[in-house]
Amino acid sequence: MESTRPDSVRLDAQPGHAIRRLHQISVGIFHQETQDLNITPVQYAILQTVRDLPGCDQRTLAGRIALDTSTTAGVVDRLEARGLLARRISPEDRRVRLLTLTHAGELLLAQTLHGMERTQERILEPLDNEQQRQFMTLLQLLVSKNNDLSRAPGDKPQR
Amino acid sequence: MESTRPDSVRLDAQPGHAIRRLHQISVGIFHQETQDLNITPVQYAILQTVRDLPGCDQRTLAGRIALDTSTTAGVVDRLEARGLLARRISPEDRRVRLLTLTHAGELLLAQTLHGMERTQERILEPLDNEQQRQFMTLLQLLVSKNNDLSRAPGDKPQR
DNA sequence: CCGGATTAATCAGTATACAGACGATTAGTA
DNA sequence: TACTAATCGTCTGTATACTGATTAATCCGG
Repeated sequence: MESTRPDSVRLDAQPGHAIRRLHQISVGIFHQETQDLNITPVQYAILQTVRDLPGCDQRTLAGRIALDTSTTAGVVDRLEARGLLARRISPEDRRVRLLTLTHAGELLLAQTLHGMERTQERILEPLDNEQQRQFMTLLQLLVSKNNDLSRAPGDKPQR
Repeated sequence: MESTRPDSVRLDAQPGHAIRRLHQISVGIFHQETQDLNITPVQYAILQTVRDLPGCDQRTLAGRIALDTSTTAGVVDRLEARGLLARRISPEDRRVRLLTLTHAGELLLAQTLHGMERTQERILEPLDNEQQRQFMTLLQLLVSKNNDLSRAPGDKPQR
């Protein structure tokens, strides 16, 4: 009357653990594909989003990529320090910081693009085409339906 | 002759971004389900693994959960400080630290189990049964085939 | 126009997560 | 046995990632 539960829990079989692992893998591939550029996936996401929304404030940016504002501020700090991104105070509301890419930022983003695309291909490479389609459908379903359960939920997708 | 690429890249459609989001969601749910226990998914994974492999050294542990040894040392530090886990020097090899759960550790692990299981259910809840099965199959396939691409690869699964 | 609520950003604190360097120890070899 | 190589753990430094508190600025009701 001691073990009412299995002695061993297979971590691999648990969604949470497998998801953490796939995230590690995805980051690992990204770094392989962009070695010399000294950039991270989140930094890429921020550069890309600021490019899409020039003059965007940090809160909107954070919502787009589903990061809390503290983390966003930190990443933006580093990008600004590297001269990839400009942060200026809004003339209309002095609480707000408006973000735009610098020329160097545009350049780095363009250089990153190929590695980023290769990353996405390589993540899914073990699957055949039909499986890739299935996986992405289910993955996006999980993310969109569970969005509000993450601690830093993202905005509704624009459309 | 300016835009040879689309002006806007849909982050949501990229595997890497969606995976990062699902990881956030999974961690968020875990915290909801284990609020009062003050534990994290990685801490749970370590407690569970040490329970399965009593007297395990840190390197083996790190390999099992696919963490680098630095991070593992940090997490083990915190668990030891909370009295959940004991770390003693191996009499046979003084480089090695042998890990075992304390009684408090066993207790906390048992208390965590239900929330952990609820977490796994809730992550997949948006999918129907067949979709859940499909998703887990594809997810595990991606993790196992891509294992060596992560920066801290895991051991081969025991069997 | 004044005072409280709200909001944008930051700060402090904690916890992963990794690379690279290092010290201690053991193992292997000449 | 002395020397070298390999191994385990730790340490430093950097980058997410979050909570909760705080500061500064704006908004709004009276």
